[in-house]
Amino acid sequence: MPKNLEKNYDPKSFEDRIYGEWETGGYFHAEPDPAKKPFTIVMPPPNITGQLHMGHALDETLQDVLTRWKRLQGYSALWLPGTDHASIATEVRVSDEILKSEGKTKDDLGRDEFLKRVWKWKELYGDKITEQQRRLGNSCDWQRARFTMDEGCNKAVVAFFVRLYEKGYIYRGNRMINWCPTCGTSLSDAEVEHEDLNGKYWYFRYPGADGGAGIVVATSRPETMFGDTAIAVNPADERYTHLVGTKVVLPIVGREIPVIADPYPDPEKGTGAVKITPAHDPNDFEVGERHGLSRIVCIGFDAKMTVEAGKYEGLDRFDCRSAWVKELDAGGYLVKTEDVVIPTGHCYRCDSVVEPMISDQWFVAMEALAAPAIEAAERGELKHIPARFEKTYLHWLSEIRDWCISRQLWWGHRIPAYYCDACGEVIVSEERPTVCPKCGVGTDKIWQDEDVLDTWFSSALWPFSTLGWPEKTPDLDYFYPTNVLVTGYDIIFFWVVRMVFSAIEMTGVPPFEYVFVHGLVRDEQGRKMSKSLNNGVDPLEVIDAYGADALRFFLLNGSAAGNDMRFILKNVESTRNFANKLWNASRFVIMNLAEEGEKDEADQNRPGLSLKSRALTDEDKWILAKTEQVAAEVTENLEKFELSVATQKIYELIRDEYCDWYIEFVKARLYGTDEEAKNVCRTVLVSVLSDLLRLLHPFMPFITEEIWSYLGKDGKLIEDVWPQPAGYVAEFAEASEKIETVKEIVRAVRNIRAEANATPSRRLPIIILVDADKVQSATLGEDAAEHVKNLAGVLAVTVTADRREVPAETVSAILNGMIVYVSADDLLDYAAEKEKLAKEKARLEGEVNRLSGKLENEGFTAKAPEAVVNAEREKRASAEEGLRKVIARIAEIKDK
RNA sequence: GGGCGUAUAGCUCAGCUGGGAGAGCACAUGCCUUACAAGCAUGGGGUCACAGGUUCGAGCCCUGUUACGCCCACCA
Repeated sequence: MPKNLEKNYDPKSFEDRIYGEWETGGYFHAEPDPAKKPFTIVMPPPNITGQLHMGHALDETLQDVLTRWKRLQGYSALWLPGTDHASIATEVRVSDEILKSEGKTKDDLGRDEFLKRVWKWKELYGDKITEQQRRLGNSCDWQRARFTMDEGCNKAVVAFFVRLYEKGYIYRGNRMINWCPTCGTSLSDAEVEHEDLNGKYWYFRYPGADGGAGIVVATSRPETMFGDTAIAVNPADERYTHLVGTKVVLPIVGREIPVIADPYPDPEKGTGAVKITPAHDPNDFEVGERHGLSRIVCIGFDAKMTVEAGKYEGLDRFDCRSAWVKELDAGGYLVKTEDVVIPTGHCYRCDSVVEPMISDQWFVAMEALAAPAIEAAERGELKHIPARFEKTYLHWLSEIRDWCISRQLWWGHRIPAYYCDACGEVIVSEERPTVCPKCGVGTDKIWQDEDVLDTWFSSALWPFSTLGWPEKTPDLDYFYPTNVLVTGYDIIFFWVVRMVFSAIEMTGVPPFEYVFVHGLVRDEQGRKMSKSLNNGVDPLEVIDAYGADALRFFLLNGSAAGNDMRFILKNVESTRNFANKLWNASRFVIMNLAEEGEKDEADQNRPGLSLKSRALTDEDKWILAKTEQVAAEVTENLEKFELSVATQKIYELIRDEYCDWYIEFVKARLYGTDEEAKNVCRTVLVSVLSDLLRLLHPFMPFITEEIWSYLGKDGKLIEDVWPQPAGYVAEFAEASEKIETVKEIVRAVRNIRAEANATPSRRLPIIILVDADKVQSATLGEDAAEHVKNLAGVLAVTVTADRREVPAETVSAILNGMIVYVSADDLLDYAAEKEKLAKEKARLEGEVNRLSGKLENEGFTAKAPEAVVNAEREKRASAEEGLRKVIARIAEIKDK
């Protein structure tokens, strides 16, 4: 007897061990191989500050499925992992820790020392998440793991920056940007989250400088009044025509500001007059530009009021707001207030209210870069799965504004721009200049820009910087462009869009062909998992409890592509139970293998080998055909990214067909004495199991590999082959038909037993009558009946061939073309049967009527495809036949 | 102000190019049947949100409505 699996499925006992074998065996490593086709996925790099959460688990499971599947199909499959330096998040995190442990701020430490600390922190904790990823079973190529701030990525970032600068796509400007006062840096538009907050409009009167009534304006941010430099009205707004060109007085402050005419104010909104604060509002900024207004900064970068706010200097912006409103009200300037919902920008990292500010920043001009990224999607070179996300992508690109890429932080790629103190020249170059190209002074007068780049500026290069760009490496040549990018819909803007235009600009092609988008994993109530709600579920705890395979299978099975899903622990338990089922079925198979040596012979399903020459029974043929059929469907589903459909089909094949039917069918033969029959049986059992493991492996890699190791195979499953068709479906069609019929009869018999409350020990005599005209062929029906006879032991029935042998037979099931009689008069509940028959009669009558109506409808018979019409005819015929038998049976038991 | 998603069994969700709806869990009944009680068998349970339309035929396509949710957006 060969060594068998442990009695209990215990994923903990082998998952880590198997992962170690894969990793040390180099199975995840991919190299350019001219004999193979490449398949490449780059992993969205998790932040070094991050912990593995359910979102990663879903995202990475999807990638692992695709990678493992393609690897089995014989591709040189590369899944390239890495981590992201996460500029803001990491800087904040490390600053906090230093402050807590040493009481020092990063300014206390200075730039160089602070960066040293961050690198140290990164070495200590930055790889924690990659350890967690291993628990999931990720088959990514760790040897190629990259970091968005490693030397290669830095080279790519600098090269990218310089090239864009040289083409005029990167510029430095003094413009309105989003400022996070807490993080102390500018943000891009994408990094600002809008949230509707309850706020107010305050209506204030700005009296005329000439003593007139002046103008009433509404504002939701009264603290910006200190920066007002004009009141704007629409030139077409007749209410204010007479005031244009006059001056009004800024209440209390006393500064006189002009009333100007500008198309910006909408006469329908507010009072139609708008206070203009060029330094603190993007629209006002533009109005200010048009009219040459000065920019008075009244809120500082620390969110405190400046000297311009007079006595409020140094006060927080919101504290100032309430005090200032009070003062204005007391002065009689407040006309009215109105409750209103104000969409307010928040920092995506710290949730502070973002302040629009003018400052010197670096920008990427987006218009020219966006156009080819739009075209790539429109031409179908870049495909979104599901397709609806293309709309999101296109919409965002078509409305895109210039990208602010400089950050007032230290942790990140420092901007490769240098300034000459002597002449003011700005030098952008890959290398630090030793002399100023303009005035020739030396390095001591040349200094590098203090700012770093947006994290997403380096992420944007990920698909090619990780493969060696800007060098022309063999890796880049072979693995690029990549095939699929898997990500959540929440980072399409941050990342996907930027990768696409960056790649097209630098490499001439989109970085991937498919964007496979998934949704969020929510909690059981459908809420977003979040730290503040503390409702996050730790994937590692789930893996500890149920195994990585169960978690993966749950995540895959959970929902359709692109939709959010809920994490339901009970359902993970179900998928664990499925794994347990497979485990035990495999244990059964191994247990029945005669000798160690037999196993190799049983591995028959390599391409080019076939079991057709063996003495296969109908059920053997049936399961072989079934497996081949499902394998073909699953392959198709995977090609269309229908992972949850594929998962479902494999589940049903293993659980329903293989375990519930095939193994049961086979027991009689296995426990019999015909050695040759047993051998065939074992061969098929192992052969089909092998294919099931191959099919399931991408989804449940650990358990399949573990079972595989007991089947005496050469090599590991991870590098085996994907099932190939052997022609069973076509050749074994009739056998398959027979077995499906047998299944129906068996179900009918079980039904009878259950309904009759027959105890297991009670053997029921049954007869199966085959109506040769009604089944596809008489042999089919008779063979099926014969099969049932073979199963008599299992079913606890005695099948008799001739109805005369059964004394008081009672009909119990009517199948298509077949009728099953059971003789167990004493057990049958005639009242229940009558009720059931009445129901059945009504159902069949309805069925016949419906189908007749349909078939008498000339529209249907003329327009519907012939196959459909014929199928409906057959259905009606069998319904009529069934109805006849039901009626006969009702008559038979009328008096009982 | 734009755009999108979802509504199917008590619950969580599948349902591919239109041909009378499925799974898991839950529920009911009976079973420790030598792979599995993390199991087996059987069963009950759905006006596919609503109203129209297209079609021989609609859960699926079109129009509208309702409810919930999401994304984008520089309305004083």
